[in-house]
Amino acid sequence: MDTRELKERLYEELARMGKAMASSKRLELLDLLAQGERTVEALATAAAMGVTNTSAHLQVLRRGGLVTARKQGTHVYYRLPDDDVAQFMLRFRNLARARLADVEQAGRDYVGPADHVEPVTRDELLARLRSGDVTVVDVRPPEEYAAGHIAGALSVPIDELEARLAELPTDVGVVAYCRGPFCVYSSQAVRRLREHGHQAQRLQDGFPEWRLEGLPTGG
Amino acid sequence: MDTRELKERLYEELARMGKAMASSKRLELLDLLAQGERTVEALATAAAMGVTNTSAHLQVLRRGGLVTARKQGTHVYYRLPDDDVAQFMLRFRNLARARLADVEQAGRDYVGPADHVEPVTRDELLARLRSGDVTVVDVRPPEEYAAGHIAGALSVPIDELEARLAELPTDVGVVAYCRGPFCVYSSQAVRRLREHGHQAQRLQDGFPEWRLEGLPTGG
DNA sequence: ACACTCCTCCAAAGATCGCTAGAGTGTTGG
DNA sequence: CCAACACTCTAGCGATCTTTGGAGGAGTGT
Repeated sequence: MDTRELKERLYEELARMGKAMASSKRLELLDLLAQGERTVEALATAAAMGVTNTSAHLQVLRRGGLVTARKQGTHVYYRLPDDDVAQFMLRFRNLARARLADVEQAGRDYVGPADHVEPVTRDELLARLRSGDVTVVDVRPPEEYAAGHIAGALSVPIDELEARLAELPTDVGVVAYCRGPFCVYSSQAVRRLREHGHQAQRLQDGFPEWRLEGLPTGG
Repeated sequence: MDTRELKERLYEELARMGKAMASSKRLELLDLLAQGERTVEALATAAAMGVTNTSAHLQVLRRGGLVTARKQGTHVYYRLPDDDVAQFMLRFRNLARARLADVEQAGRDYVGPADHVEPVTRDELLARLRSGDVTVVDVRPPEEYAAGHIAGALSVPIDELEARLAELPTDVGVVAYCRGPFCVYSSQAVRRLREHGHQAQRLQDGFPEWRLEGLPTGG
């Protein structure tokens, strides 16, 4: 076999992983999977796409090495294979934010107006958790909380927030977190909490970043 | 504008960077650019593709934020924008090697049979460079050597190796390096050097990895 | 001004991808 | 064994991407 052919073959194989990241739908699925494993149907619902189509995209991701599947009963659970992949996807997103102004802009447009207050850094939240000087709320859907959450966090899905305001203190600061910097939940939560007189702040980034930094988790 | 639409828009923007990495040709161009900046024509020649097509691929890379261009006279020089991108591309390749067995296999098929001897690690080479106990040869094309090389390395392009064997010692070990783990030059060089009685070894990975670790360079 | 070089833009053909619907596979539970 | 369910596979259409050739613009040297 020709040298040029072998080289082409090598880059073709590498491109399998690149192609896996080359679709908005697949990136959305990866973001969901960064929160924990999920079935095809759950992913399809969460990403507002057909099951057949979702399955096809997941095959592309699987052939690209970015997800693995586990079959249990009639369900197939997909997930990120290991932390290297999870970390890589975070770096990908951060690089895109840094290099492409339109990404940053689209993120702001989607998440909504920036808070007047700065988000809490992970280190700061960790310190406040240790001193008991904070209430942390996980505003993601319950399945994602169940798959893993910040140690000591309370699960208050964004849908239930208004109904459960009484559970949250008004004298101690509340910090809300969700999936990551491009997730609307924690921003919405902070806005609503403030409207009801709580001292609310948003956590910098989301749960995957917390976990991958080796900070304490539960679940 | 609808929330769902804004989210779709965000992921569409992110996918621009993904799409940039979704083609074997573009990955090959990125590998070349990791060695230093180059004109469109030089890239086209090196990657064995037409100038028009190369230009089109470079536009995709530029819109994806993975390259920038600089115009000088009639030439346009493309390059990786910063070390974050260079580092990211290394991580991409390493992840692909780790997760996709076919990548690793295609790499072996292309580079040729593994040496009987282990490659030299960067730390080991650094130590031997400091003690003067080694001759380092850069077997990449001269332009790439000129754009940056390991401090103290000798430029001996692979094409000229046989003719310039006399310049290389037989009593001191010779370490050859090139573009990276999927580059054939250093493997070929080691094979030929050994046939002529030199104590030759290959450096682990290539110049970009050396530079990005902050090790001493010249150029 | 002129020819020349390098590169990008445009247009068209061919290949690939994305999505949908319907059939098929495998598992669970009655 | 059958029905129900979750998922994958196949086929087909339209949309997008890749590649090529040719025209056009920008810069250089005579």
